Amino acid sequence: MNVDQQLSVMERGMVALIERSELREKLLRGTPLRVKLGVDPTAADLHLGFTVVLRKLRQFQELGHQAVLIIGSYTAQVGDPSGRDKTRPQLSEAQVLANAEQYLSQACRVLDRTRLEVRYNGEWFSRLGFMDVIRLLAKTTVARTLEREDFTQRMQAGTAIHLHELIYPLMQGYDSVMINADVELGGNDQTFNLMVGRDLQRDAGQEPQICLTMPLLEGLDGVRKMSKSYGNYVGITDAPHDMFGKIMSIGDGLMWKYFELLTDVPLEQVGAWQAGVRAGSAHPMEIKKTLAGTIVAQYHGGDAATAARAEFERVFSQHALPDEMPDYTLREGGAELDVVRVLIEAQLAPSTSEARRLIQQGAVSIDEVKVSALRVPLPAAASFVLRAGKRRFLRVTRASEI
RNA sequence: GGGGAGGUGGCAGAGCGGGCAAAGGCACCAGACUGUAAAUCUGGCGUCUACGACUACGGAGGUUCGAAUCCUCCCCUCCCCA
Repeated sequence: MNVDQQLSVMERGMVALIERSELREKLLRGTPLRVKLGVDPTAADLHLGFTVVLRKLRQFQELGHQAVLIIGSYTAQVGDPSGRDKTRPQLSEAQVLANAEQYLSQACRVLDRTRLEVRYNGEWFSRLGFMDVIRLLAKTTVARTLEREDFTQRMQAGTAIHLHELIYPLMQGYDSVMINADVELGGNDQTFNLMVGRDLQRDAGQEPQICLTMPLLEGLDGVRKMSKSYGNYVGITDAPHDMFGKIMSIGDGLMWKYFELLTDVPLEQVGAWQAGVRAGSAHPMEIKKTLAGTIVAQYHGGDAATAARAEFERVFSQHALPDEMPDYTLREGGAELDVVRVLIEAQLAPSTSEARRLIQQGAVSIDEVKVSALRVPLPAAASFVLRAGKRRFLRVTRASEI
């Protein structure tokens, strides 16, 4: 691919590229670029929001560049303040290392592991002495550190900002120096941190890195960014039908962005669909199914995607039962079925109170017949389907019948 | 170091001696409606061996028949001054 074609791949979905002209120059040299992405393994499970930037890194790999994934074994213990309205909890090194392993294996569902350089930043941070840290701190000023929006907001809101949070950007920038990055990728909220890398590299006599930022993906609620703590995420290890269903639950307006950031569907095609929906000639739900199917196929393969789609149509469009559901074996017999107990043991309800509520609200049914009491006569069938709400199903079998 | 204001349910935030498992809101769950969703309406929303009991309003003590509410100490946060 020539330089302009490469640039157009790189620019898909991005928010900002600093500086485009510098990137062009680097590309013209023809040598592979060192493209850095830093991640803090604060949690072990990845979600689609994070794949936005991972996918971008993958694109660089496919263009022949060297991807460098920095595992923030030290920075995770500090906690990135970017976009936060309060201090992050500090993780222990053991937690971080445990998370890192799982994180890496999940990230490699997107990245090409064989062409990936993985570095833990403890490699260099563990060797710094206190004086080295002081020298690093001397490279910036209080005013510059505090000018960021997230800190400003916290100052105004009167929430605490701890000193260690202030040095986070310097640490991230230092990573760039250590690996001699040509390009660093990050979420839009990372802009400040990425820019610090440029300064530190310049100071160290290196060519400043190019900063390429990607949008933060809105979660299923369509409002807040996708995040585990908001519960509006799609995990990349989610089961195919879950993944499909979750994606189907996003608002129609959001799906275009999902197409752009989470799939390789050509933007011309996406634009055509969008126009079709606006004109009334295309059905938004059909297109959303395509989106969901495409994403599921990336993580689980085409067959699983087809099955997930069929399942979705069965359960939601035709209100039928799903193909597969968890099994539960009824231990004791007797004339009555303790519905509450079963709901809890099968984790269809988190507490006795919740189970009772579900029953009282008419959300629970046995073989599609509403359950109206906490205990009901045991169905005659050897196996029956217990349902709680729209999407929680359970196949109950009697132990004696097995 | 001095002075002031605070810490309440997932979040934001009322309450300031009994009627408080704690208003109203957001989020969430369920039902209705629908193309999934959204929107809207209705109900729910600590736990349990369930018309009663237990746990809970930063932590530990105390006053009181009774404390989220009063007192003491401790921890934490914010603001002003130095």
